[in-house]
Amino acid sequence: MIIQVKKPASSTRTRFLDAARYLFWEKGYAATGMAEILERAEANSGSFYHFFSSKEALLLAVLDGYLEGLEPVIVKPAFARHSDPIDRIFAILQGYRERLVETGCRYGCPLGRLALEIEAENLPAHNRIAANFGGWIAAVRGCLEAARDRFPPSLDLDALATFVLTTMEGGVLQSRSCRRLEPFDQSVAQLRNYFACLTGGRDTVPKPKKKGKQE
Amino acid sequence: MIIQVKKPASSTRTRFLDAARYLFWEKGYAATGMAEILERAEANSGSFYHFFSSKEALLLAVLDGYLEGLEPVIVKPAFARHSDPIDRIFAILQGYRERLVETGCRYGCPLGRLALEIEAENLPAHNRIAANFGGWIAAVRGCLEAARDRFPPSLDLDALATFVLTTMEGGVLQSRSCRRLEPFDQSVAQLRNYFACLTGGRDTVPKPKKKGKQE
DNA sequence: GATTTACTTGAATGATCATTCAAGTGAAAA
DNA sequence: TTTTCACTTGAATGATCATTCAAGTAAATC
Repeated sequence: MIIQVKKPASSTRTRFLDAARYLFWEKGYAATGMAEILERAEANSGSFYHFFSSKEALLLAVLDGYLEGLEPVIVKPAFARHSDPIDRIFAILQGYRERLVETGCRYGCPLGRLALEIEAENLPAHNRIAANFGGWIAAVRGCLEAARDRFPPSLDLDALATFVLTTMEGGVLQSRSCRRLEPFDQSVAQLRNYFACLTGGRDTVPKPKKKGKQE
Repeated sequence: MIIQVKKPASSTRTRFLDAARYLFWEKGYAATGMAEILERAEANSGSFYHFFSSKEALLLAVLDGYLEGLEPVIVKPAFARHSDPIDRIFAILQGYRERLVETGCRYGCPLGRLALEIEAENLPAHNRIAANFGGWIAAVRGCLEAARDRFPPSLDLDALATFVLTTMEGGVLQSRSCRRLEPFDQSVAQLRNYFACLTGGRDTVPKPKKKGKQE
């Protein structure tokens, strides 16, 4: 009856998702044509509409895929590099920096791009983007809680975790526009200095031009 | 009879610019069709191509217009509300908050949207976007310098000014995705707390228990 | 009065868009 | 064997895209 022995069948579906994930990231949603998706997935339009009811449905599936990939692709590799919770937060940011480096500052966070591009009326898409952001913030918040004793007790950890995401997205956005890492690096440096202030370190981020004074 | 050298002519051009500024802000560049621009400007395609060589040329002119409007539209109104340089910085951010409120969190900074949407290969556009960001940062930097004696001497004012823009753009981006002001407000609150730390105030931003929201 | 210049008109263009569909294929189920 | 059904093919569809252009208006200049 409903025995799903079909694996190669779903491989076509996966190829559509892979192609779309890549193209939506590189060119955006509107600028990506179905023809490009079909070519990259090596399949025909009839096949596509067998699996997805529309281009928009594909977008939603891609966004669901990002949510599934959040833990294994974004969080886990960063956490593997450090055990200290605050180091882990900045390791996540370092992951996005590497993405900027690899692409010559052209492409940063695919969700940030879609958050600003997708029309506000598309609630299913924006709800999924918001869910992704929520998961991202929750991961950072988990780190902050693990280091709670280092922060002032009155500090709003939710707001701080949101602020970390804000720093990443805002830094990526600026670096994309000028094609230099500087705005991203400066933003992360300021965030690091804020953390230093919060945790009692009196660091104030020395200017990069010469050798800093303190520490 | 009517001696109007070339004013009414340029008014058509201005209508194109006004229409495009609005539509690129509301719908983005790719999603805005020429037909919509022509309709909103109440003109025909032949008129359009008399003034602009292409849709892309119109985009560049819109971006130039934003740069011209930076001082009178963004900076001056904020500066008029406060004389203290740090208050002025947060008044600029407040301006973007009001934009979010007016549009139900749908539309924030038009340049941020275009920074992520426009293809990276479009250097003329990205150079203009970067110039806008540069002007924005310079205005903030001017405030920081006016309050220089309140900050640690080793603080990198350029980086901090960039960080202010990062906070705005990242906050707007998140608020758009979830259609709530909270991420923007939380981000600005954290930035404010950072400023408090830097200027020696021992504030750590108390958690907003319930609906407690301070300006 | 004739010519030139600045702008406007709007149908036509061809490219590209997402989507549809009738006609398949091949393997599992009956 | 026959039927069923998940999946594929790819040309066709009509809508929409940015852009073009020949024809026109009206004021300025000659």
